[in-house]
Amino acid sequence: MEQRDFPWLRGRPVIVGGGVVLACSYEAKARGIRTAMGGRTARQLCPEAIVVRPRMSAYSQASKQVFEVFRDTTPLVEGISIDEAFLDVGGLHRISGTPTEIATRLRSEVLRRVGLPITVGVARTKFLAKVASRVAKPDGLLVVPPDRELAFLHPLPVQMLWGVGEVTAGKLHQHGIRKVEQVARLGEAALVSILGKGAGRHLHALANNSDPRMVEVGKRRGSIGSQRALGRGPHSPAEVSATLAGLVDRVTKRMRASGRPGRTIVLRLRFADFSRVTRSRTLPRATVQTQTILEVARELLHEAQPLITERGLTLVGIAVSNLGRTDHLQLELPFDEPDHASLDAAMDAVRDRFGSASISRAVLVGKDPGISVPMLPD
DNA sequence: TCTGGGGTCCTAGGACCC
DNA sequence: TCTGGGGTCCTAGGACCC
Repeated sequence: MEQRDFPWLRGRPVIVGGGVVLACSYEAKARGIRTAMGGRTARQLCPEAIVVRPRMSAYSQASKQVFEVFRDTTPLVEGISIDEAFLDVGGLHRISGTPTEIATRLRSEVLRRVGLPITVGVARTKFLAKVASRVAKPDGLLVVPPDRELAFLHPLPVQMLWGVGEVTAGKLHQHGIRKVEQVARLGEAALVSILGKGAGRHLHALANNSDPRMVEVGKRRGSIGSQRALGRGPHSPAEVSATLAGLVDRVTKRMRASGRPGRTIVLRLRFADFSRVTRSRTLPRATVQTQTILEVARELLHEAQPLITERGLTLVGIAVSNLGRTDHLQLELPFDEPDHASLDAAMDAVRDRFGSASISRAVLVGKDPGISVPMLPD
């Protein structure tokens, strides 16, 4: 993005972010600079790197444009981050050509319409496509044909697997496992004993090229949060309190803008020794109200006060999860075991009250005696 | 100037329910 | 001897991702 908008940055090592590297150009990567690296280390590695401030709104604007190109290609788009998505093009053969042709067109369209180079991995499963795109970076296209899947996967180092980070890679290395092929040969039980049940089974399946996950359309985010690093202290209670109020304000604004009230408030703290804790509270009802959420946040902060005094606060964050939606009305029903007849009766009661067009459809809410009613904009 | 800001998913224990 | 079997929700922590 920075090199797109500021031509003099092209071909040069560019770092986005100050204290920490949020992102960097491939010229900077070639010098050993990595995302999440401390700013000082990065400058030592490459003193001539150009450091720029992040422009978050420009990035999300570009993200929207790129996703438009994706959705013009197929409606089956699953976004996984600001700059990545899965596209299911399995049914498009007759209309749009082979996956390779579609991928080639996708790259040229994004470049033409948004001005950004993208990398595409093409494969039969989400996992392989993701790994392929990682291998093909930057500005590349890699197709893994169905009969070449294991040949592609097995020689890769374990760190290339989506879901294997520093800790997991370290554990595997301790057992002399460096290649995916070794993981595949290991057997599920052995892998579970090294990594635990969930991670072990998952990785065993992936290493053996088993990934039945579908492309899921219309996923909604599960939490909305905001955090702020404070730098080494000391920080007065008034300063911390003001920061917290600012964070809650930002989060609740976003909640209202997206129509997502939340029930669980999570306070996130980090200390001078870099240890972290969370404190959370779940409310009986979802809310978007700044005041309500701020009060809970202050209570949680108060509960963590001994830790703050002891370790010194360096980061405070707030997140709200258990999100519902404000464009739905949740109604409690006056009976314990809702059936279709009582649901119909409840919907009729709502129509009587709010007009016959007020409900097109209602669904039972979990096992609770309640219904969730989609509301019209007005 | 050592360590940002936004997320997801999983695990595990405890309370509670039938 | 006096302890089944199935489940949900909440809290806290941890690994991982971009």
